Amino acid sequence: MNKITIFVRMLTTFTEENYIKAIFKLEELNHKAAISTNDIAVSLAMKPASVTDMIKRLSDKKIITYKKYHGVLLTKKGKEIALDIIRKHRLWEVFLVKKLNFKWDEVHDIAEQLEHINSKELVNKLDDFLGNPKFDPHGDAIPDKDGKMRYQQSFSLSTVTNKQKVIFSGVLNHETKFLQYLTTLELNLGSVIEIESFNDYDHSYKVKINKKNQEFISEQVASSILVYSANGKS
Amino acid sequence: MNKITIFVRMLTTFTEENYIKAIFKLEELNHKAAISTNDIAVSLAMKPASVTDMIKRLSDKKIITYKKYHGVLLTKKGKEIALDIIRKHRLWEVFLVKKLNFKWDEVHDIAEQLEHINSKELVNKLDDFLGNPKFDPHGDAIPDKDGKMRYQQSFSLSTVTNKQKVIFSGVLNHETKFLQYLTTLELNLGSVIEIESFNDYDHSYKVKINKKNQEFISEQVASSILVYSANGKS
DNA sequence: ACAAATTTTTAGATTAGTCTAAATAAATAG
DNA sequence: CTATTTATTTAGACTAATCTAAAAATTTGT
Repeated sequence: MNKITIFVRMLTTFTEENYIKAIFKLEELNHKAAISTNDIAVSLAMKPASVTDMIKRLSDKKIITYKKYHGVLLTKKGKEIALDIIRKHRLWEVFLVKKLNFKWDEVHDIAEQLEHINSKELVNKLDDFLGNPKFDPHGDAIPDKDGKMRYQQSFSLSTVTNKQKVIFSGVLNHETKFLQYLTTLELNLGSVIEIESFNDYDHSYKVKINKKNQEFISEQVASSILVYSANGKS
Repeated sequence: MNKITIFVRMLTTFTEENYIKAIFKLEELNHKAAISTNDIAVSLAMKPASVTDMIKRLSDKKIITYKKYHGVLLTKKGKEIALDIIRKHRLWEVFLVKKLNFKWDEVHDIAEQLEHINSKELVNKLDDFLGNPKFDPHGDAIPDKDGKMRYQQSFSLSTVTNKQKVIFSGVLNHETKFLQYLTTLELNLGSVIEIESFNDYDHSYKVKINKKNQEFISEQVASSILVYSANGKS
């Protein structure tokens, strides 16, 4: 009797996917430049030696290009995998907030697990169930099936120094504490921030939020708040 | 400077959970008797030597009791873990079928992944979101937060030999092919099966399903169909 | 009740993913 | 431009989870 072996190649392990996502995020910050072993190690709380090991494996699988001592970059295939993971992460976050009533500061760790669930049909049906959202609860764009993301026409609040109305559209810091702080300011995606004065000395703001409450926003906080102009054509 | 080490003990790995679930299911069939290494190996498509290794580890963790050469049994702790995994599996199946419109024969593999997602709040919120269902799409009872399951007052169709009406309430075989076959018979949970005749020779049935279509059901199929009496008090 | 068959365990090996310590390459600062 | 510092890689070791082959224990059939 013949023995038939079927090779079901698990494209990427849970661990590999975490590396791929980390590299993708570093590339987003690091515009064009190759990503160093150390940066990856820091971002994943891992030792550089372990990272070297893993990037060799990812390089063998054609997920990154790697030149010894000169860092790595994702290949086309690597970027596709990264965008797929990010798509899943952000769709699950929408599910958790919109359907299960989690708060926006509670969903990251759970989505971090859910993003590794492997099923094309599941992701696409989830996407439809949620009404094909374009942004997640933190204002981050959700890639579509083909990895395309809607371009966000937004900028950091800290770049605005004149009196004007802006719309809160996202954050650059996803830490629980920061998100909770914004919640105490009654800042939600879409909230109107009216800049009443800008303090030239410490770069802080006096603002009115949602036409109601007057608040103080420090430069540190402003730098992590993304907004777009309230008059302009979005 | 003092170094503080926090022990975040991952209670059970993905792999351990699969063993625990397999042992639980074997115990359900095997009423009381200890589960053999070989049975576990067969059920997980693993070699007995690997199973021996793992049951030593599970025994060290007080998840099973193990006596060399005499099989294993889940401890209280082990049963709790198993029921928690089964709760998650069945709730996710309800989600997939009721909310995402998957068919009942398509959900097993996806739920097999989702059952390992670790978050008490997630499971409980999902449970509420689904309206605290008591049965999954295959008629299996869903354990509640405390591991309690509603007792199903059902029996195999193959134990019925007289003309009577019964209600289809579950399956003993969860294979895709079998579920798809039932679908072609237009058999859904709650369907009325009216036994018109029982063939004493091959133990097959002539039945009317949902008062509409007349069908033939073999002994083999009947043995995997669970029903309850249509007259009796549920 | 004992020999043969079956089941289970042990021993030793492998792979993925991690670590520490040592070696090597690259970057930097006089 | 060379010495020092920093970053990276290599070497060797460990754990979890698996395997095969061999040894040991249990069960079974007459």
